[in-house]
Amino acid sequence: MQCQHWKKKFMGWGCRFTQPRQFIIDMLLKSNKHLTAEDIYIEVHKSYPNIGLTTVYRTLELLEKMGIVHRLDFGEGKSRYELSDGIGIENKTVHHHHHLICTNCRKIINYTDFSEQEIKLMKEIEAELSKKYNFKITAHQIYFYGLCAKCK
Amino acid sequence: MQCQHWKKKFMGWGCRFTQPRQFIIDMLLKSNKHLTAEDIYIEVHKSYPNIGLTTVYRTLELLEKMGIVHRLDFGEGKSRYELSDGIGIENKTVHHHHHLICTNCRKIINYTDFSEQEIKLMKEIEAELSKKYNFKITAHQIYFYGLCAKCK
DNA sequence: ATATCTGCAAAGACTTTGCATGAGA
DNA sequence: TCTCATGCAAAGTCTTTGCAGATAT
Repeated sequence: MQCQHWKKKFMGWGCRFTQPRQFIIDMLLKSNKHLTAEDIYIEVHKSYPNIGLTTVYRTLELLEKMGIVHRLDFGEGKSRYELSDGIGIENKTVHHHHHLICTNCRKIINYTDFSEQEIKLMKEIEAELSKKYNFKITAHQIYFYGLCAKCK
Repeated sequence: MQCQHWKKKFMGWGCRFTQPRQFIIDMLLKSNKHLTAEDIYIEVHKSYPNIGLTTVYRTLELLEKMGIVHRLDFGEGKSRYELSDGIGIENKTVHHHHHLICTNCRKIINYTDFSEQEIKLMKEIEAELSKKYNFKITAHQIYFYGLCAKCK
């Protein structure tokens, strides 16, 4: 991992690139799943047993402000985190996957197959919104709600 | 309000259309905002002081399963609720509004202006997903993340 | 009559805060 | 050295659960 790259990024925010932060970022890079703070805590704990859950929360908060991670919410009562679009190694950054959530049993299906048309339209919407609301859009999430096969 | 309509709906789910439930639904119909459980509790409390917060939570849970409300999550650490698409009085059902969330200051902008093209495409995607995953889609939410004018 | 619903209190789960210690520049 | 970051413990929120009493059909 290019430590220098991260170090610079953190220093640009007046922050230090410490060991706990390094381990947490490594973890996020390795896993491309939606991780909860506790998932990260448990995983990082294996190689860095001194880590505290508090640090994980504080680091994730910082990383979100820095635009490195995104917080997701599936209505489970806890947040999940993933790297932002464009962050990561090569083509391991599998993003723009969206979600089908069953409103009955809360089952979640990830959905990644976006057509060219869909991607094009989302970009158009983003451009339009950026202009209209003077907002710098860095990511988007789409949630579809309904009933899964079992619950129908 | 057409009580009979709701009564039937509840009975179809083996549930009773009780007073607390009636008040909560009334509240949701009157307000077209994203309400938290506590918002609803405080508001209903004015006309039905015996209401308990627990009942609000339980009712919202039930209404969500019945497909009457949708739970939203803006990463505030609490859920917000709104009536599902198609539920409500006349054109008061303002739905399909989506959200721009500032990842720095957490400011939320509601966004309602969907072009014909956007609506059409979302319908197409829904149809495609319904077929592919055998899912009955009843609603969708889009979240755009980025930096607001101030935080840019 | 009887199964469901309600409200209260308590418990549970996730997240944040305070503070003394420790680590990075 | 001096500021920022960490970990622990405690507190804070939101939400869920248990249970006796109340309510709807």
